[in-house]
Formats: sequence, structure tokens, C-alpha cells
Amino acid sequence: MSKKIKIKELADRLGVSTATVSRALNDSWEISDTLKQRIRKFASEAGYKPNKIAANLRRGKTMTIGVVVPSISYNFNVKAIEGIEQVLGSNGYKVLIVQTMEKTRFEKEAIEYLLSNGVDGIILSIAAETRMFDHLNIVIEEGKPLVLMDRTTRNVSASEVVIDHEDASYDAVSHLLEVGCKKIAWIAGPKGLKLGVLRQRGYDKALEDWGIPNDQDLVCYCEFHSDMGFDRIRKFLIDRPDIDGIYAINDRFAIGAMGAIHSLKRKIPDDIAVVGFNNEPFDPLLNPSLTSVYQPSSKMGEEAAALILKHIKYTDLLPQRRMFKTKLIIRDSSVRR
Amino acid sequence: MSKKIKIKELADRLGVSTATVSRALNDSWEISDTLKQRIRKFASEAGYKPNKIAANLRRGKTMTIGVVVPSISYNFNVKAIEGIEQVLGSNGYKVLIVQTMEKTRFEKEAIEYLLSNGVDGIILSIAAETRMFDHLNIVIEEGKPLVLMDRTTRNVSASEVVIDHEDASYDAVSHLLEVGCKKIAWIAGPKGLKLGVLRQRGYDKALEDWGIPNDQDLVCYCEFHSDMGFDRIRKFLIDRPDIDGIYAINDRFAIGAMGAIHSLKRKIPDDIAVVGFNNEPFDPLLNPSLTSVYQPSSKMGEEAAALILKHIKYTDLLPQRRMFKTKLIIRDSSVRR
DNA sequence: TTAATTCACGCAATCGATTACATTGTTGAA
DNA sequence: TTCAACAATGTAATCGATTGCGTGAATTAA
Repeated sequence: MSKKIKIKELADRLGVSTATVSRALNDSWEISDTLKQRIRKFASEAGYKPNKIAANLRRGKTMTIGVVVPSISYNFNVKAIEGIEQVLGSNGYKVLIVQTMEKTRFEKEAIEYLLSNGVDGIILSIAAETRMFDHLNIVIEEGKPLVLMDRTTRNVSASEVVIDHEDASYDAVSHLLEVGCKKIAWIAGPKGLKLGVLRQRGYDKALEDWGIPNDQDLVCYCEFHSDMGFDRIRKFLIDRPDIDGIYAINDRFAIGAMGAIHSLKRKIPDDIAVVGFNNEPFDPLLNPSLTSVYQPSSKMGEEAAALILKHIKYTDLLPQRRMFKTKLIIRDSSVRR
Repeated sequence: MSKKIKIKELADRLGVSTATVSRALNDSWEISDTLKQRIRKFASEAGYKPNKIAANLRRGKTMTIGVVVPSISYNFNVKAIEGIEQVLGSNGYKVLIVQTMEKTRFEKEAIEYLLSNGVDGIILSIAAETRMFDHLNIVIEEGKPLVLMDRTTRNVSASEVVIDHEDASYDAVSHLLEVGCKKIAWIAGPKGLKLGVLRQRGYDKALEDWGIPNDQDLVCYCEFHSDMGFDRIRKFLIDRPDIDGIYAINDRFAIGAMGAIHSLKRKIPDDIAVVGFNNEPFDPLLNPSLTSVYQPSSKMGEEAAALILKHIKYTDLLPQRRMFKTKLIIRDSSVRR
């Protein structure tokens, strides 16, 4: 339990001032190379590690970016974080990951925590529960860059990195129509979720373009925290036995739907075709393998990170918007022979 | 971009000293209730948020615990982190998650980063690549509690939270023997991985108890980063066509194995029965559903957190060891009719 | 040769809170 | 009435680094 050595003692032992030690270790031009060498050698031998808390306090920045996501159990976020860490890491930044568990309360706390710990910026994906956005504005007001990723809002003037939800939905629903579906249920997630609203536009538009009547009863709302929506969807399918296609807002619900369909002794894809969203890693392993919308998650993370860096560098940069294209990965759950 | 108000200005405006403000906000008994009320009201109206960096520097603690895991793409870690956050959160601590991507270099960096940022303790799961443990000892030397979780080592005198690997393996292999397997391949992960060594003991013991010859050629080593071991295992199965059971160190490899078996036109479980490890959430969804060893991941996280708290409270507490029982979840991949 | 730079370093202020110690005003006991 | 004890607040040191400014010596320009 060797107590750690401070810069003061290091300076004393070397017979120089703390200023000189600090400058030497931070590679300042003001220190001669010979002295730099001597100080560095001695410092590393003494096992000196600068106290970053003190440095952060003095410098007023931390070289740390906060990343706030609903949950790291979603593959999207894991991949996005990978992208973020890759870009930020190679620029000398660390990332601080916080989960909100889809709760607005935790989202608020996360932001307060990050700000009071002096992060240099925040990348955030909004919790499903969140309907008011004042807490996000606090970030802006403190003059720290904020980049919204995936789950965004227009109520805050921040940069955002998103996918083209409408387009993605349009493709997915078109595909279901192409394989012959006439009554396509839309498993929409929690009511009011922005992402659900956007995706429904694509759903609506596809039906319209195909001249299929758009029946509002085919929209099924489910809470995220439930059992992959199994019970809810099962009831739904019993009420509407004419359903022959399902488009779900994410793969968990798609799997819940597949379970419900099985339990009703109906066949996938011949009785009911299923398309999910997110292209989770296990989709190809399912029985049948699940057709799903792929989002370039790590690319999106990289872009979010790049945007934060830009905002840090150019403090007057206006909010940017980056939209990514998705890709429908067609598998057995939707291909009829 | 309202610049944030500091304690100094707050004190000036209230006509009191910074000491009083600080005490009032920290609910010190030394301040009268009336003044406390006044200060708090004013502070919250002024939107004052204490700068935690300054507070941390002064107090010498951060109420933050670092959690270092190989990857948050493993369900075990996600669940363990859930447990950790639950326990630590309700004790006023925050957690700081860092991934090592199974690299020793990142593990070192993570520890240095966490220590220099003054975390009050570290919960760590060792990277697959790591073979030397000096960097872990640094934590101890700085007098900060260290709790190893899941992937541990005896080379460091730290508390650990583990499962009974030998027992778990014994159960898994016994099950395969019970369903009639005679030649059980052991997909062991990277050579030298401690966890693999421990689990192999259970494998060996089960075979011995059943009087089955233990053939060293049945051990198949695979690197973690590969394609779920598909190619490696496929070649292995071609070399050893007599294999009729597979026990894999994790579910990714089990899935790789299932793919390899399919590609060789053999049947699961009748030709080859498969048992994996970790009970990933998608296991029941696979075709066939995968028999796997369940670990109480969130319980283990909770226990790790509880241990850290104990070490913080009782600084002279000796290293503890908590061992959890696993449970074999039997599914279609191993049940022959 | 002298003034003007540049170099290489030290002194001390600073970041924004917390807290040990000092100080003042009250209360109560002797 | 006097003094100890205590309650309530202020003063200033402190945490451990960084950095603006100052200074003497060495170098360069004139």
C-alpha cells in the first residue's frame, strides 16, 4: 500500500519546481530536452501518475465524453459504442457509458452526473419514456456539445445522427406486400415513441402506394419492458385472425410475435410473414431465420463521435444532421415459396 | 449558454461565506435550519450545481466504482453490470464502465485511467488475453479495493466472485453421457485461459466417473475473436467423425459448432448432442434450442458490488471468495428421443 | 559593445469546492 | 455576575495539478 507520490515530492527530489515537472511531463517546449529526459525517467521510476482530478479541475476539461444510452443490452447501442470508442479513443478521449433503462429520471440524473463531472460533451440516445426535453437543453446551456443518436427529438437544437426511418419502413412493408401480404400488423412499441411515429409513416406510405386500405386497428402498441410482447401480440392475433404479415419495431417484438404465431399453430412465413428491426446477431440463428432491417450501428457511432469532436473544435458550429440508409436483410421469416 | 454559477458568487449574493453554503448544501448540523432553507432555496433557484471535480479533489474520494469487463456484447457482463448498478446505485455510488476488448493493453490502460481518476474501487473481469497480472496489483498497492468477477486469477490477492466451474462442467458432461454420448469434444476457447482449465477438470472428472477413456485429442482450442469457431470446429469434426457430443466453453462456440454440424449434414442432437455455456437470451430461440449452463449473472454482479462496499467500509477486510452454483438448462440440442 | 530576443526555469495564483481552526454571540450553571 | 459550554458562522488552508508572469543567462542583431 505504497502511498502515491505527488508532483511536489517528485519536484523536491529532483531539485526542480513543480512547474518544471509538469511542463516536462506535458512535453512543453519550454523545458530543455536533457532535463525533460531526466524528469521523465525519474518520474516513471518513481511510479508517478498525475492525479487527473487535479489536472481536470485546473484545465477545465476532462478529455471525456459521456455516452448515455437506454440500455447496453440492445445490440445497436453496443455496436454504436464500439464505433464511438474507436473514434474518440484514437483522438485521446475516453468515454463514460451510462444507461438510463428507458427511464426519464435516470436520463436526467445521468446528464447531471456527467455535467457536474465535467465531461467535454455528451452523445445521447433518448429513453423510451421521455416526453419532455428540458434536461437535454441544460447540456446546451452549459455550452457543452450534445449529439443525439438514433433516438432523437426536434425539440432540442442539437446535432443528430439518425437513420431514415420512413424509408426503412417503406422498404420493409413493401417487401411484405411483395410476398403477398394483405393485412400487415404494425407492432409499434410504446405509444408516442417518436421512432414509432416516423416508422409508421413509411408503413402508411407503402400501403398507400400499393392501394391497400390502411386499417388503424392493425397498429399494436406494446411496452418495451414486457415479455417481448408475447401476450399482447397473441391476443392481438386472436382478435384479428385475418392478419398475414407482421412488421415489428424491433426484433424482440418480432420474436415475441413468432412465439405467438407458433402458439396459435400458424405457420411462418406462409400464414404470417414476419419482419423485424435492428438485425440482431441472433436473427440468422432463429427458426425460421428472421428478416430484419439492418442499421449501420457502428458507423453511426463513429459519426456521432466525429460530430462531437467537430463541435468541440468549432464551438460555433450549427447543429448538424446525419441520416443513414438502412438495409433490409431478407431471411426465411418472410420468404414464401 | 449561461455560464454556471460558482459557490463563491452564491455566497456573495446570499451575504454568507462559501463555507456556510457548502455546509448547508451538505446538510451539516452546524448550520441553523432557517439558514439552510434559505441557502438551499436560493441555490436551486440559481441553478447551482456543485462542481464534483473540485469536491472530489478535496475529499479524496469520488463515490464512483470502476467496472472493467472484456466486452459488453457478452450477456453475462450486461447482466452483471445491471446487478452492480442496482446495488451500488442504491448506496449512492456511480459506476464507470470500461471495456477491454479482451486485450491486456486496454486492461492496463483502463486500470490506470480509473485510478488516476480516483475511483474508490474496481470490479474487474480479466481479459482473455491476459497472462500476467502486475497491473492488477497496482490497484491493491494504491490501497483501493479490487474485486474480481467471473474471470479471476489466484495471482492477485483480491476478493473474487466466481461460479463453480468444475461442478458446472461436471453436470454438463454428465448430462451428455446420460443421453448416450461416448466421444465428447470439448471446445475449450483460447489455450491457457484459466476458466477453460477449470472447466476441463469437471469434464475430466465426469469422464473418469463414467469410466470413459479420456482422449486428449478431443480438446479443441479456439480464439475468441473468430467466426464463432465455425471453421475450426468444422475441421475438427471432419478429423474426428466419431464425435457424438460437444461441450463448448460458451454459446457462441456452441452455435459455431451447430453450424458446422449442419454443414456436415449431421443431425442435432441425434448424431451429435450439443451443450453450451452462458445461457444467452437467444438460446431458446435457436434451432434446435440450445442446452446451456446458466450462471446467476446479476446475482454475481450484486455480490461483487456488495463486496466492494464491504472492502470500502472495512479497509482491513481480507480477500473474500464467493462461489455460485450454476444450473444446466436442458433444451432440444441435447435431448434424444 | 549594447540592446533586444530567446531560452529555461521558478514563483505564486488558480481551478472550485471542503474543512480544520478561529471567532462571535448565547445560554446556563455556579 | 462570571465563565464554561455550545451553537452558528467566518477565515484561510487545502486537495494536486497547470499556467501566467517574472527573471537571469545565453544568444542574436545592430
